Amino acid sequence: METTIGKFAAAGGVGVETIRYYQRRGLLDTPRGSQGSRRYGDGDLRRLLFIRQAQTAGFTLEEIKELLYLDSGEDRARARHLAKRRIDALDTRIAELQRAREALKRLVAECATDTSGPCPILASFDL
Amino acid sequence: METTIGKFAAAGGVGVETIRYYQRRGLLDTPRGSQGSRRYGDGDLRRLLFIRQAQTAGFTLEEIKELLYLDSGEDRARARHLAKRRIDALDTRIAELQRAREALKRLVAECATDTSGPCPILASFDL
DNA sequence: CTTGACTCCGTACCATGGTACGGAACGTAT
DNA sequence: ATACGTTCCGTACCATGGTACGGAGTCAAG
Repeated sequence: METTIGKFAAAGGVGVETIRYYQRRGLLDTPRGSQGSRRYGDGDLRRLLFIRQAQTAGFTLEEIKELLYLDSGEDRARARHLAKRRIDALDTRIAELQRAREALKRLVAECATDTSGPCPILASFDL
Repeated sequence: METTIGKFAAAGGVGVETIRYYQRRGLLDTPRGSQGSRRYGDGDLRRLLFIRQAQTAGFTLEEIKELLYLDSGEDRARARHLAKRRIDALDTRIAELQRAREALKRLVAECATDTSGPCPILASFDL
């Protein structure tokens, strides 16, 4: 099922401009349809969805570009290395977010009564 | 214990330029020492450390500015509202990161053998 | 009392990840 | 075949969160 850039972008949940931006950045290629019109297929969509997933995982567009390259390459060690590094970064980040969450829970609790007066916002974050 | 901007920045783990940036953004005030030289004390440091914590929690500098304002204000409801919204956002984000982490674990596993050939990078993310 | 380090301040620049604009060509239904 | 909606493409602009630069002033030790 081949489609145009507009439908393609919509399918990926992004704007047309974002597709074109990814093409400029070398993350997606610019399909050269036989005569002028470019068409996008399932492979392109998988690629696009992967880009969004990888962004969620915290990879930068540069790193994602490399991952896309590695996907069809031979350098398994490099791929594993990138993945492991990112897992470590994610572990750190998840722990940070969980700590932040605890601090906010404390804040909500300490600030819960409807009694007026300031909430101890800064204090809630003193860990 | 009052100190200069340089030591203050170092104590907060940021650069001098960052302090000045926060001052421009209205997150920190620019202490007017009696004659020229500005000095920073413990209150400033607590504020600075709070800013960094709140950034970790995913608040934007604009939101942090509001939190700092609320800390000494009366609007408990608003403070709770901001905190709860952020907790929800954190829950979502933490879940996303955990999913991403699983995908990366799968990738490392599927790409583990030293046998050459491409890693199924995109496939590992197909959830 | 000079030298070197640090501060102050405005302004400019940077990276990341887009978003917007505007004109020309295309393609599809009427 | 003509009008409307897309597409194509370059270029410009945006938000966020800083980072750098350059000149003038200040402070403290030698």
